[in-house]
Amino acid sequence: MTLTPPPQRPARSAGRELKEKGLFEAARSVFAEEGFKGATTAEIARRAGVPKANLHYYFPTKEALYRAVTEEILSDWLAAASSFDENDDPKQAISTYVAAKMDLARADPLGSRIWASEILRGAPVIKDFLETTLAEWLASREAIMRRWIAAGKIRSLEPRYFFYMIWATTQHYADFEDQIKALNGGAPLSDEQFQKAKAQAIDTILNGVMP
Amino acid sequence: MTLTPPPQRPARSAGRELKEKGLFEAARSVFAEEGFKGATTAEIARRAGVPKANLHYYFPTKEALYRAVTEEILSDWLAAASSFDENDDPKQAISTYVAAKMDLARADPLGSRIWASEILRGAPVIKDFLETTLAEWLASREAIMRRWIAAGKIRSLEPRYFFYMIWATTQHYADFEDQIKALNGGAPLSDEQFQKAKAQAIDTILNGVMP
DNA sequence: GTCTATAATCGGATAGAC
DNA sequence: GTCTATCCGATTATAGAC
Repeated sequence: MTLTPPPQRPARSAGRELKEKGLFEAARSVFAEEGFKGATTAEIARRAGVPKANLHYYFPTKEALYRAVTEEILSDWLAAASSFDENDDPKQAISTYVAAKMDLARADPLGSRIWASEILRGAPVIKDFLETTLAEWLASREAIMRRWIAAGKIRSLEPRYFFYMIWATTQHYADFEDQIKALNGGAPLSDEQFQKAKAQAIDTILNGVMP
Repeated sequence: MTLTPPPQRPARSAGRELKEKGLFEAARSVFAEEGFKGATTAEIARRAGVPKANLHYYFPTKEALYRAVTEEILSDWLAAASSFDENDDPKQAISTYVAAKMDLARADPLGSRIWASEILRGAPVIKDFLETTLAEWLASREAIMRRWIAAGKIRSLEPRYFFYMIWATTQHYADFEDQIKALNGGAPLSDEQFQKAKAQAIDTILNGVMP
């Protein structure tokens, strides 16, 4: 009598993983474009190439699917946020963090857009995260920045508005990608253009706060 | 035989103006929260305090109402954009423009959110504006900034990424207002807090680009 | 596990009485 | 001009055959 399931028949088959992943990715793209309310399960199923009823087998409701998508986004955000920790030199810490946020916007624009759309509708699903985890993250980083200000390492400023500028600037490249595209002759930023934008974001922000 | 309608019976009565305005404002709030597709005419009519069918009397379709809302937003954007014209001193021009954009975000957060939501869904309605009017505005301001760079008045940079930073930072205070609220103990920024944020945005951006 | 068929509800728009 | 009643397509979710 063993508590572990027989290995020849895993609880979650490879096929199930695959279908879930397909629905998950399709859901990300539809939620990013249309928001939670505007997204339809029919469109998600269509993009995933499965019948509509199949979706409800893997995810009981549209909201359950949305919550699954959301949780991954918050997790990715925290991973990028941790880059503000690794050292105590402001120039290094800020450069690394802005770079990480730019890279995340480039690597996962859909995640950034779903976040934006969730905030626009009043953040019903992630409000708790904002008020607890994010607020704590911000408070601790504000403390670090206040020490830098006291030590004369950076200009005197209100740390939270500084972080808002970083979030806004970096996420803009994901959230407003279609606008940027329209202003770039219809083409998305090339890798070269993006690297230039990233370097300039780091430079301008650093120059903005270094004494 | 006159071509002008009799003045005692204006083509658009005061009552009509009033109802249209109510529906228009209600539509702004619903479109800002839910996006075009997520918004429902029933909810718009409910907030305006009129029966649903009444909405269709004043605006033939949901899309017509959305387009009316959108046009006003583009017009307001252009008004704020004109503040980059009034002089040739970079410090003054940039300060004035950032201040104007911050004030617009504070005065009309719904407009900013509707714009953001429109971009998120691929900008079907304002794409033409982005590719023509906005692209021309950007090109002409890039030319001004390149002259400043050549004259050594500001640091060397790619002007368009600089404007993206300004747009992102200022619009963030409207588009992410609910996130900012969650990080501010649940309360929106007070006027004092907002003035501080505005001053800091101007300072950091100026320091970021002045040589 | 999968899919067709369908229930139940919602949403945009209209008809037509007032 | 205004509003009740309603049409009809779309949408979420489920039932039940396979």
